[in-house]
Amino acid sequence: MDQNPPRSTSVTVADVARRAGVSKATAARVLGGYGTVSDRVREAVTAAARALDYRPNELARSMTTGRSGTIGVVVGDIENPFFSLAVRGITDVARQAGFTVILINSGEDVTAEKAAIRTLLAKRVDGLIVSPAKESELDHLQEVARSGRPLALLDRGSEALAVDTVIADDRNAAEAVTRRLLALGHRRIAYITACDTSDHLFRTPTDINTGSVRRRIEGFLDICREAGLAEMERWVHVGASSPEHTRRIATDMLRASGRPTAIIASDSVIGLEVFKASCAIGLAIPSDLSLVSFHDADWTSVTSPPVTVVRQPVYRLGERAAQLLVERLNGEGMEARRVVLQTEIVERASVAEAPA
Amino acid sequence: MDQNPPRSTSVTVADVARRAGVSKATAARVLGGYGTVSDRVREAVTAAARALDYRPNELARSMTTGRSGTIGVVVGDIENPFFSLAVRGITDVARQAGFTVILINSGEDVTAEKAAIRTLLAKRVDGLIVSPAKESELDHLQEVARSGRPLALLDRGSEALAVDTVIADDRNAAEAVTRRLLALGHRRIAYITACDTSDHLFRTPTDINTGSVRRRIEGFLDICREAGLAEMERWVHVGASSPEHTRRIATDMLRASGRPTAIIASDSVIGLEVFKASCAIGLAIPSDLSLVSFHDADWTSVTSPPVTVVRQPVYRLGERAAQLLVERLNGEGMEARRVVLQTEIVERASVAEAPA
DNA sequence: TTGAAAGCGTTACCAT
DNA sequence: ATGGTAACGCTTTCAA
Repeated sequence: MDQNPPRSTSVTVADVARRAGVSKATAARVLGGYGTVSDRVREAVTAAARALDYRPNELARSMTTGRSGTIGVVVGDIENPFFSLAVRGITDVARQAGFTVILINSGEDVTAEKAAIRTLLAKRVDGLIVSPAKESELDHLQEVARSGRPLALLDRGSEALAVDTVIADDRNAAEAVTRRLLALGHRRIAYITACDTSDHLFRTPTDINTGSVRRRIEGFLDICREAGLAEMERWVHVGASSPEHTRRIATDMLRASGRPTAIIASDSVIGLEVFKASCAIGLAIPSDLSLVSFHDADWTSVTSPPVTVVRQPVYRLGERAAQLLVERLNGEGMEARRVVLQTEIVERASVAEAPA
Repeated sequence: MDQNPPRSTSVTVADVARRAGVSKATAARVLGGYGTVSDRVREAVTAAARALDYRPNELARSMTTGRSGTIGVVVGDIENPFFSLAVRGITDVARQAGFTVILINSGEDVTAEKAAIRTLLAKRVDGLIVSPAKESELDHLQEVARSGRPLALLDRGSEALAVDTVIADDRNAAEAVTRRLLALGHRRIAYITACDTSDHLFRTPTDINTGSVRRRIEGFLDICREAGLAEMERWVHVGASSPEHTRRIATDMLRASGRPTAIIASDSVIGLEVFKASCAIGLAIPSDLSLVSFHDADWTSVTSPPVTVVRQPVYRLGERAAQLLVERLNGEGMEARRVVLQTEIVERASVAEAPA
């Protein structure tokens, strides 16, 4: 009763068919689960397949069907808790819908993003979810549209692009945060983002190509303007693209004589560094410095003091994007949908009145 | 000079060949970058390809070459910072080596893991990196081996499986931590892990199927035994598989009369919940309770007090696993390698002498 | 250097 | 219900 050792070259429908004594087409029908076959034949084929340890070749299947059962996902950095949570949302929905996910990090670099999309398209993914690094460059995104494959944008949209988009209500969140800070008497309020400009200086929101962040900064500046504060542009700091950069920026800023009395961090990674920097310098939160961070990262509730955050429905952001994509993959062509998920300010203890 | 709108059906080498006035084979040679062609022909084909906006079909290419340029990755939960960091290490190496990554979450569930591997194999990934949920069940892993595709194990190995493996020095880390705690007079030391058993009770390390965790618990118990502490088994708690479960376990434990004076958390997610629970109960760290957590998550340095952790080279874990895999993908068959990365205890302020 | 034709493993269409 | 055969888009002999 010795089994033949499985051959190195994989067994195909033809092999199974031969062993079962039926035609390739028939074997394919039962193996692929389509068409109609008699019970007797079905059993024979199934048995043969098991005996031979048959493994379907999805590649070949995709070749003929035109569907790969795969969706491509391009995010800035999977290491960032924001994206890893969003990706979890995506993969959960994808798996349930029978799709598998190819993940590529862009490192927030447009060139890498383009390459990623090219790769994904070449691999014939059925659809893509992208969190575009820059809104300004979207040739490659239009390329996707032209390829006929559905695309969904995550966290960052573009008015110019008629594709399904899921973003958070960033502008409102920033406005609310700014109002709150203003009401507490803060006038020197800094905004720190990982986005960068060519000369690492901020002048106007149009310098910021990352949609979600631009909207926040616009909200921040608008509310300041409404309150009669001019030239708040000089309080927005760009280029906090790594913990080291952030530390440097925060430290310099907090050591300056006219240091801010409040800081808004554009994501939790930045928020964490600001927190550290202020501790290191010996500034007390919130008496010396108020801190608000975007993204309700798990640690924010456990510091002393716990930090006030803008809670974004990150998992649902990914989940929703995947849902839109899957619907479009299954269903008919409909209008591009733009869903905006609500944010919420979680007041904790890192915000207080501005020091006198 | 009007361009024809790109056709919905994709353009193939045949189309390009026709337009360039050469044979399919020749066009394929320049498009695929193999064989030899005259400069004149090369230009013609390139021009035609550009004009037609030709996109290679990687699927078809894979069909004939047998290589998909893809590696499959199966991890417990991408949302866990441990895995998201490891995955970053993997994707970085993979991309640089020209591979793209298909990511699947197993949710630490063996059934899901099996399905994932089946899917990956069907998609003809060139190799796999798996962080096996259980060491006890490895039929599906051997299946991979039999399929002829290289496999690398991440963070969790199996003596029984002769495949490339990258793990951290978990046992030593646990031993060192335990010794330290013992030296400080702790006798009631709890270990909390997400791993679970059928009856949610711990009896012996063999109950624990996750290799890395089992090794830690073995180290913990051994050192305790050496110190003359018997039956420390009752201090290891399993089933902290979600923040809610962890909170429940930690709270119950800390409210009991004979509560532990020290807790070892098996990962940073658990560590965080324990930290929260002890705060909520009003226990002071480290005077009432010492806390050590595995994984040097970013937040651990910023709490009050900052928490002592076992620093694992998580990024390098992923990086190394990917390197081993890629080497095997390119090179010849060599012996299975087992690399063990050193850990390091980062002493902060969450550990102190046991309360009297 | 170039071309013709044979695969790769499926599915899909058309007979039977 | 089943079988024969042509796609799918590419690479790879093998000749010329």
